[in-house]
Amino acid sequence: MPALSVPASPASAAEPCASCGARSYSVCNAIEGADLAALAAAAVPQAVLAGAGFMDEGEPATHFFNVTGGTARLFKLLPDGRRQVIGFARPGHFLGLASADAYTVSAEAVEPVRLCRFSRSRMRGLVDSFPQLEHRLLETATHELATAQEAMVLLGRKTARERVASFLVAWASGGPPCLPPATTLRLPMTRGDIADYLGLTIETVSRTLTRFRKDGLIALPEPAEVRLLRPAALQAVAAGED
Amino acid sequence: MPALSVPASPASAAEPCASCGARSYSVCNAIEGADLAALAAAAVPQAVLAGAGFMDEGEPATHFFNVTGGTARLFKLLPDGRRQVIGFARPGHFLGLASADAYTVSAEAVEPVRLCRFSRSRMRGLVDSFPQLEHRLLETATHELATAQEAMVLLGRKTARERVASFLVAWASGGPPCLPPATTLRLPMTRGDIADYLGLTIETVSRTLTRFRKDGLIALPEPAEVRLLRPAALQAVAAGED
DNA sequence: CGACTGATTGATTTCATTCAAATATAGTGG
DNA sequence: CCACTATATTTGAATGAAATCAATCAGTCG
Repeated sequence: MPALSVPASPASAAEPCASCGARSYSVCNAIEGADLAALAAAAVPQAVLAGAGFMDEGEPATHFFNVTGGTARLFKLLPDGRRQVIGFARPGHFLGLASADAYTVSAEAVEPVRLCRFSRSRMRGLVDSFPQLEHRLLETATHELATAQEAMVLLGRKTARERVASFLVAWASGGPPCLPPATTLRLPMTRGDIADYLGLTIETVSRTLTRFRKDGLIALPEPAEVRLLRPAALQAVAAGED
Repeated sequence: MPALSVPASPASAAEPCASCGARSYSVCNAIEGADLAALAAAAVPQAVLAGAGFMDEGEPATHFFNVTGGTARLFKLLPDGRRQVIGFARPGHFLGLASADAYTVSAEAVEPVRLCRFSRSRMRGLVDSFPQLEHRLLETATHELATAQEAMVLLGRKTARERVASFLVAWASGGPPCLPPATTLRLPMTRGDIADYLGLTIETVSRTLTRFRKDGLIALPEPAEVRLLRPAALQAVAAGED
């Protein structure tokens, strides 16, 4: 039995997954009860240091990942170094769905990240044993697709103001699902990450946040903390109304 | 038996699908041989006039569609009418994967379109009977996701020149798969459609094409026809090199 | 043949970028 | 604890790439 880097529990083999806080809103919720042991047997817990990468665009897609703690950035690079951040992955986010056999995006930890790693072959075994898992994967891919299409609207047609507002609103609602949007947000990523996500520059992101603060839409007690003072107004800006 | 709007053939019930030119590179290729009859029974052929819409963002997702002829544009609108074209669907393209129960994009025929329509319930039946179909759907969704992520790089980080070059190169390679990219392209969509796909204006698209023509990269015998004179150079511009 | 639509070309403007500098904020070792 | 360094953020001024405004040209269709 391989030594895992998580504290071994005296309970059953299903324990790591059964007690996983991220499971309820991840693809792992396709598997329940006694079958959790099979899931736990395939999952390899892994810690990623802040700033470290764990998935490389273009490399053979050997593993799937499920984020269980922290925040990661997904991104693609152009040959000259220009970067587009595709999204931010928080607990519950499933990574590694790949078109061909190579990853289509890279991933790095924005802050210390905990994740569960599944080898492709192990995953194939799980999918064979639990067909509902493939259904969940399809749901996940479809949801990601809808998110990417929304991002296309943002990048192609929204103003800087609308983009930053959209980001704040989405980040507020993007925590554990089916919960009311938060009004106090922690932004673990840098202004540069946000800029590369919104197709803007660091300076424009900073200026736009300052403007929102002066307009009374948000408070910025510190750079990494945002309080939404008028969420509805921000939502309206995000949607491109008025 | 319902009267179909396609000429009835004296052959088997599988005939409509068996002889479908788009099947080999669509999700329908998950079903073969004798089982094609089941596929054909679920597929309702439909003709869409140029300019007509057949899928509405936000409306209940009652059907899936498979394009068998012509070209459609997929798009999303902002409240004030700004439009982002998400992509163009050609024969073989599968449409209607929806996150919740509502379509996430709208679709209109750019030129007369032929498609096969599947009700959600019929599709569910097919997926139950042919599990490999769900696998194909996952492949399709994953491929679409990779395409959308590539589009995010284009919209967020590429210059107008790089965007137009990317579009031409992608359109050239985007026909039937596993075929060499075409060098003579027909562009059935308007400059406005291209602009809304690339996050630019009509004028910028037009100017950029003119510039490519003057630089000897393309020929434009007529507005809707492009000949790629130096595909490799165009590819380099698209990738953002030099 | 006008009227309409789509595409191209030109002149001007603008929003976001780039260039530049100041101001936090955190970390490190003396 | 306090310099000292390194990094992130904010703010300001100047520039520029694409948008907007405007006009012309080309093809289509009652």
